Amino acid sequence: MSSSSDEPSAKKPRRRSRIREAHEAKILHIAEELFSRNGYNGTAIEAIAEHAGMSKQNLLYYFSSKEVLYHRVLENILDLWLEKMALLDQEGEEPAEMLRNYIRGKVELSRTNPKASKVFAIEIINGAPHLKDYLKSSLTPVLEADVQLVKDWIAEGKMDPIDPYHLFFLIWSSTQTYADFSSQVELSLGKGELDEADYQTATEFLTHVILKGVGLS
Amino acid sequence: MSSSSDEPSAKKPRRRSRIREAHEAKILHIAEELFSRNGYNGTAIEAIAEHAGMSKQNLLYYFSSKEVLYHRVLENILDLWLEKMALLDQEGEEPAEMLRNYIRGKVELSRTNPKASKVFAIEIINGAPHLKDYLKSSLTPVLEADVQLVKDWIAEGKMDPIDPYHLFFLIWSSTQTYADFSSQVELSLGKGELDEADYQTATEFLTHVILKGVGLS
DNA sequence: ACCATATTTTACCATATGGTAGAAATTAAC
DNA sequence: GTTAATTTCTACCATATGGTAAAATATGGT
Repeated sequence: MSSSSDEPSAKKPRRRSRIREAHEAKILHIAEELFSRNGYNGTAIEAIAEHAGMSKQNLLYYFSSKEVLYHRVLENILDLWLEKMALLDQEGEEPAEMLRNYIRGKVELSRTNPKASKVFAIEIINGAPHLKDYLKSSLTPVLEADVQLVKDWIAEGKMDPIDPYHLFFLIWSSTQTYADFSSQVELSLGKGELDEADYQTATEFLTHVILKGVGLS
Repeated sequence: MSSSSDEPSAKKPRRRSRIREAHEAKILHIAEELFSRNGYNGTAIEAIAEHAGMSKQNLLYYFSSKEVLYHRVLENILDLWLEKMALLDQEGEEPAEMLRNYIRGKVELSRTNPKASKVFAIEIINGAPHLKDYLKSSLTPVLEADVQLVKDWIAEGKMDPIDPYHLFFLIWSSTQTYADFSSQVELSLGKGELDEADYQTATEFLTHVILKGVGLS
């Protein structure tokens, strides 16, 4: 509609800088990796900076403190998480199909973002000290909507009268275990690393057991 | 039968000391608590010592290093874990009943030892750097026996032909979530802390869904 | 080329922390 | 009570780490 300039009043400080964008992205990526391996306290910002190819002081130029950086990492993760969470919102299909997609999405998330999942998990285990407020305000409404949907299904006699909350706890934990506890899973299976077939097997197993378990198959 | 002395050949260095026993126990207990809240790197041995009512140097007299102390905490936890693991060994009852007891035992463990479970979880998430060898040698054989038992049940047509390994991953993750991710569960349920009724509900829910899901009910 | 701004480097600092050495004090067997 | 061992305390230390201050350098628009 208007001209290509979005800020007509900008006179001088109108720089966003590709270099900043790139560096911040790189730092966030490395930070996710290191935080997932060593936790918050076990990760030195100097180590993050080194892996990102810059000095610690330079990193601190982009993220004013370790806390701020960690926060950003957590927020990115939670947003990813909440995206998949909204799957139940899209009504229209059959309950079985929706739950199947939900489970598939969660396993997929574990496969594609294992590091993020681990950072998130450690944060939750430690009582979510940095995340509690954000979690409460963002998770709760989505969960409540999902729970209500399941309750409706139950009321309509479409599935067994199970506790919806615990159903979600079950799905979350069983799907995330392939990211968070991958070392234990790998050790149990006698594998070095899980491959696509393993995730496929996991998805099929979980959908079979959970859907049948709640009377949806 | 014999005299009250168990070591007739002991001449001088025959002290075990109740005080050492008591102090070590106290230290281990506090350490479990703090490690579960702040992780390995986030926990200062000085903090552990303070909570145990002694100086850091005194703690170091009982445990020669932080690593050693952490190791001991982990071993205690893993032993607890493996105990409940052997439930499947006691054959004789019906498959359904055995699995039911197994699940009940795991939930019970989450309820009675949430801190231990958390320390264990963080260690696993971080790739089990301190525990891998011990885990491999102690978990694997028990798990293999359990897996074989399930395979037998499947071969006998007693249950659905599911993947036994993933069944155990499912049970481990879904039961431990009530310890490890308790803060998330509490937040989701809108509760300050889980009570007995919650664990009861969880147990009933999990046994219902999992047993039915694998064709055992 | 010039200049304002963005980026990077150099130089420090205060604090926390795991660990060591050895003296002092306590304990318990004899 | 003496004695040998156990337990605790005093004094340190080396290192790691998050963070600050400010100078130096690069960048991009005009």
